[in-house]
Amino acid sequence: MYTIGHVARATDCKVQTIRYYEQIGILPQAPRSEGNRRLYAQADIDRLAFIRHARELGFPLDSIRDLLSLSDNPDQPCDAADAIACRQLDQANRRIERLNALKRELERMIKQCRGGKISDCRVIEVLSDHGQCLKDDHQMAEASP
Amino acid sequence: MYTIGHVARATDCKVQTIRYYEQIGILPQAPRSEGNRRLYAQADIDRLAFIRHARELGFPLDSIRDLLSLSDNPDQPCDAADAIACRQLDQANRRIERLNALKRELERMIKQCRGGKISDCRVIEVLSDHGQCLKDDHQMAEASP
DNA sequence: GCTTGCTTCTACAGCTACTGTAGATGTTAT
DNA sequence: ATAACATCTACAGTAGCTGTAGAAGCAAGC
Ligand SMILES: [Zn+2]
Ligand SMILES: [Zn+2]
Ligand SMILES: [Zn+2]
Ligand SMILES: [Zn+2]
Repeated sequence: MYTIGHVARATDCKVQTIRYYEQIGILPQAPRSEGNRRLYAQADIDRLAFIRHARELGFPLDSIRDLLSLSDNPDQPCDAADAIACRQLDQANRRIERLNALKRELERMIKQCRGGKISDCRVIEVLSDHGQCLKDDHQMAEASP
Repeated sequence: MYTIGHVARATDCKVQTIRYYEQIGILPQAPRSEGNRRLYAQADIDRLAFIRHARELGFPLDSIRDLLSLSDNPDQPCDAADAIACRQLDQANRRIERLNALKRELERMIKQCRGGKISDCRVIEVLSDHGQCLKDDHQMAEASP
């Protein structure tokens, strides 16, 4: 059995984050030692590594919760898991699209600015007026991870 | 003078968001009517449009605060504004890089999965083991907007 | 004058996924 | 025994809003 600190080092995850995952029910309630410390087995480390890896790939905790409950039933068909991954890929693609649009606008405004006074600054000017942006670029909507 | 609802419609911004911006000091305290309603002038609408547009381009409110105080001093040199925009562009580029790495991994795991049972699912398998990812891809770090 | 319905007011809770902190214990090493 | 460190609980804070409750203002129709 391992201490929470050991698990944290093994998975490169903060101690508080482990407790948080337990609190929201994505990790099971760890059994306690005599002195009330949480005790972990290798399976818990594996589960946490899974969570952290999925987080690195941008999966939200809700999706990870679903993926974990799927992987707890290894005989089920894997369509649901694949669908979650596809959803994640879609999101990544949408975010990349949006970020590329933002990047284009930012590059444009920076390139056009010849330096000088704020009153002549293209950056300030374009930010004041979306009409000066490329058409159909950056029409808002979420972005994130 | 305009009501908060009018300003909200004019800038496609929720009423609460306007009050929030006032609260954090990025919009000035609006003068009030006899009945305690906030009253806005055209300059406030312009300032809010600037804020919303900068938000759409991914600038955090702290940067926007700086940009606004720069644009209030039109005779200053514009280096500082350009630097903020460059910083924003850098961030966008880093996020795009990272998202492309995630996208590659997601595509790989989805493509490799031939369907079937969870126990054979490549998605679950790869999520369980970062060793099966491409080297030097998705080495964590922040992402967001 | 009165009711209906809309807007606005304040104040606060909630969202995501953690992270940091305080103050109290438990454990280990010297 | 004492110091140093790990862990415990509980709560606040991060970014940028968004939603809600309950009270009050305001305009139109009757
Ligand atoms: Zn400039
Ligand atoms: Zn624009
Ligand atoms: Zn599969
Ligand atoms: Zn990986």
